[in-house]
Amino acid sequence: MAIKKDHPQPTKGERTRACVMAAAHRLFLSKGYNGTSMRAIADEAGLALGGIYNHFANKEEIFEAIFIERHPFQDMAPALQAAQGSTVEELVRDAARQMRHSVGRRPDVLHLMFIEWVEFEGRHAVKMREKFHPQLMEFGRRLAALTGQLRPLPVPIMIRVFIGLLFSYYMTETLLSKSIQTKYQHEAFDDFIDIYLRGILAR
Amino acid sequence: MAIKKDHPQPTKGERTRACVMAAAHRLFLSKGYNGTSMRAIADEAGLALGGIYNHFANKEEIFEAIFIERHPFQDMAPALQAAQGSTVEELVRDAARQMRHSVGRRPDVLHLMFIEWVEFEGRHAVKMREKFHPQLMEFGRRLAALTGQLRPLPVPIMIRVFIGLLFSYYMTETLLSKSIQTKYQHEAFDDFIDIYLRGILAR
DNA sequence: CCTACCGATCGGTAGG
DNA sequence: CCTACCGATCGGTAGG
Repeated sequence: MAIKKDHPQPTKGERTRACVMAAAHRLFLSKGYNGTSMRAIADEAGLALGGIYNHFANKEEIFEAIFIERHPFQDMAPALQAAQGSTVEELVRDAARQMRHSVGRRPDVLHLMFIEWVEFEGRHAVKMREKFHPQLMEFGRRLAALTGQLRPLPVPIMIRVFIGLLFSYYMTETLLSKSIQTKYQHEAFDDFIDIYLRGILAR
Repeated sequence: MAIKKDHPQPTKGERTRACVMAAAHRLFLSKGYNGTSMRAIADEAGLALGGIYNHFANKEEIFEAIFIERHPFQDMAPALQAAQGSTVEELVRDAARQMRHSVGRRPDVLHLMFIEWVEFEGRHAVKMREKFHPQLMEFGRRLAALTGQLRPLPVPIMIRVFIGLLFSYYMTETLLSKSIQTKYQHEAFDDFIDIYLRGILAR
């Protein structure tokens, strides 16, 4: 007998809904929200325009569903919880490694957030941040529990810089990968973490 | 006699053009590119729709003009050049201070870049990066010239992390300022620079 | 620089 | 889930 999955045998309606979301996700990433029409989504998903409205009340509802269900934080938070280590260095390195692995190496992880920022003025983004705030603080407590190894900086700041560093890595990665220049294409991620670790560690 | 300015007595046409750009800038920031109509720009600028086309061939040309002339890099690069210091610490601190001062404290500095990223797939952004690449490298050389004080990391990486840190500061600042929480509203910028400095300095 | 207009396309719905 | 349609609005232009 097979292991019970979270989504056992999806109904036809569920499959169509997922198909619409996948199509919209692709289009939003390349054209933005206002640059993507309902007709384009219908074509990409392979059904008629009217068919979409059996699954979503309107266009914004499609975006919201994608934004919430496929937000990078959805993968980042469990990765953060799964991270282990008995020293600050081990814990941070493992967290960085796990988050990068779960989020993937692709530089489009931030794209959804940018779209939301630009075209919805960050309305949903604030909710996401508040939802994941406890998990970030929990990680901060785990860090702080490794006493005597950290510099006397506010823990929230250290978490903020950590998350910001991951963001900035992906942002600059995107910027660089789009230009041709492949010299200096050495592995920068480890250096980012290195600089961060050195920056927060005492001694 | 007054000091000669860069833009002496603008013609009426130049003033109208500037007015259209300012109006479009405001609207793009709040609604994005595809979310802003030419009619909305005309209204905001206080002229008729047709009048815009005396100054810009089409909508995208307005965005391009704004993106290039008002890009945050336009202020950041001179600030970087003006920074001074005889040690790494002094130079980095002064650069950070100057950039922050010239770019302003407002968290919307990144907004234009995000819009370009989302709605033009980063076509212009790559050009901007290439344009400012020499000035970033020049700053890198100045940093590296302060021998013996830096850890043995690739200089381009150190510059990349520095720029990325500024980005991430503004990004997280925006995210935080939109939620109500004002505890921990202490000055985080200096801590960002502190962690960075400690991260790249030897000893 | 404005008025008046163009064809195209938008988000959404009725009815089956 | 599709066909056929709605009114509104889009970017852009002609003509003055």
